[in-house]
Amino acid sequence: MTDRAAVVSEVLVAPDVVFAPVRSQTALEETVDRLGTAIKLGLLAPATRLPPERELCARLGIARSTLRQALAALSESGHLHATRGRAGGTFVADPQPPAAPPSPELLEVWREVCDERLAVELGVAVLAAERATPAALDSLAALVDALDRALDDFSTYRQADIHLHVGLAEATGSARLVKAMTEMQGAMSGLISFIAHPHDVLASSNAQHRRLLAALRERDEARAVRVMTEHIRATEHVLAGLLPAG
Amino acid sequence: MTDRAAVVSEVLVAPDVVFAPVRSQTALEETVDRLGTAIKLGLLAPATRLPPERELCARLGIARSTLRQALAALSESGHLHATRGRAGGTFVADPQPPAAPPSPELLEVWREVCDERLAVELGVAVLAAERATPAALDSLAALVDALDRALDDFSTYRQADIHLHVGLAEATGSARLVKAMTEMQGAMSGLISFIAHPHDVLASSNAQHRRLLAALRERDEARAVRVMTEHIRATEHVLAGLLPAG
DNA sequence: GCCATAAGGAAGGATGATCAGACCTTTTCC
DNA sequence: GGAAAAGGTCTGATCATCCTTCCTTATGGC
Repeated sequence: MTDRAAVVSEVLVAPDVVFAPVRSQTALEETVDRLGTAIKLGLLAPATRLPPERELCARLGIARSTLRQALAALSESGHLHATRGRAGGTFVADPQPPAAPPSPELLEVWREVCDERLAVELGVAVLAAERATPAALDSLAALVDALDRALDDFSTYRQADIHLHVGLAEATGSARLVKAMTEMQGAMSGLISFIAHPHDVLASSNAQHRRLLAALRERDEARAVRVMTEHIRATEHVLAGLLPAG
Repeated sequence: MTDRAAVVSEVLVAPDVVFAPVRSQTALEETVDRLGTAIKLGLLAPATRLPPERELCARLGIARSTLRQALAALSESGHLHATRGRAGGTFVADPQPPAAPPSPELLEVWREVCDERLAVELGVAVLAAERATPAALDSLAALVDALDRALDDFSTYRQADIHLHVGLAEATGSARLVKAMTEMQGAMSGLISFIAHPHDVLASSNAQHRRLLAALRERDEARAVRVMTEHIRATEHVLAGLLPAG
């Protein structure tokens, strides 16, 4: 009993985590974040029409006035625009405004974001190897082909890459993992969009995608994990070379 | 361009995730959750004295009145008790009140919680294989020894098991993974505490711990992943056998 | 034995986020 | 030309949270 406590206390910094500041996001902040991330990741494609405000606020479980504040913020930043009248609506801006450079806070924690990414993607890899349907794998393979055709157009590539990774998460059937994946990609894309990605880098990255899908098709978890680890680490190394040391 | 959009839409259910209800937890809820989970997981051991309210509210970044509401709730439920006067304070109750049975909501999503667990633990396994210091591994090994001595006392075993897994997360040096691990363990323990765990099951579980540490010591990521996957799946199978089908 | 001190306990008003709802304005379709 | 469907506006109520001040209780030092 006593020795256990002694042993434990050598390792534990847990109280720091337990007593760390409580970060309660307001509904407004969370909404701006959700919609903004989805738009920036291309999950809501340019020119997409959002549901009418009265419907959307019901879906999000917030008051219309709160939703409108969020929409106003995203219109202000040029990510959305609204038109009035019967055939009006709120649309994802096309083209999108240029991405903002990574914030100092993000640069502070980018290594931890990469760690988190490794976790999410590995979990997805293992579960997709176990559960992905052949149909889902076919769709994802088609996406990999599309990626190959976009090796010279980084913004198209990046968008499809996000779809591929989110698609993998969806193939696991776990909504929580999809959510984790989108949030994590949202955090990452602030970094990834800002570094040079020559043709060769993208080509080798997509070759890893292909190997990953092959492993998934054979339901080979171990290989899927290996390929995914390689894939994530490659990105990490590229980032490490180009960002201020963390 | 167009074909990409077509391919993507076959796979994507993302809008469901994007437009899912925003759960804005209030500061009070989040505080009760944080402290309650830490207590139930034994990260704050029985009879531990919390920091004085005036200090704690500063650390948590909330008003004292809000903190007091949280403490009141946890006192109400028997997890804390407070004494007044100069040598007084707020203490973790000893003994703790009996755990509540798993909620229907938890039973609804327990499989997804297990999926999330797999992700967190795999990420931790890989990163710990890469980064864990020998000293940290020694401490964790001592914990495994302690676990062996607790094979017949489930509540002690469970507590040390949690410490082991959180300790692994800490060994990665990633605060976000520690947070993810504790939150996930919090969600899981509502399930785990409520199923029978005979000596043999615990023994084989702890043997996996031992093999995991061996792999980490050799910095063998692949083996760490394999052992961890096995370990998580074993728990999952035990749960699957004893919980209503999900 | 007294009293400063350190702790929990309690009450007030100020503020801002959020909500619910009614209403206005613009455009389109029949 | 009018109903319908969308965004745009306003108002008042409510609630969570904060800040500040004060009260009560026990302890430890002189």
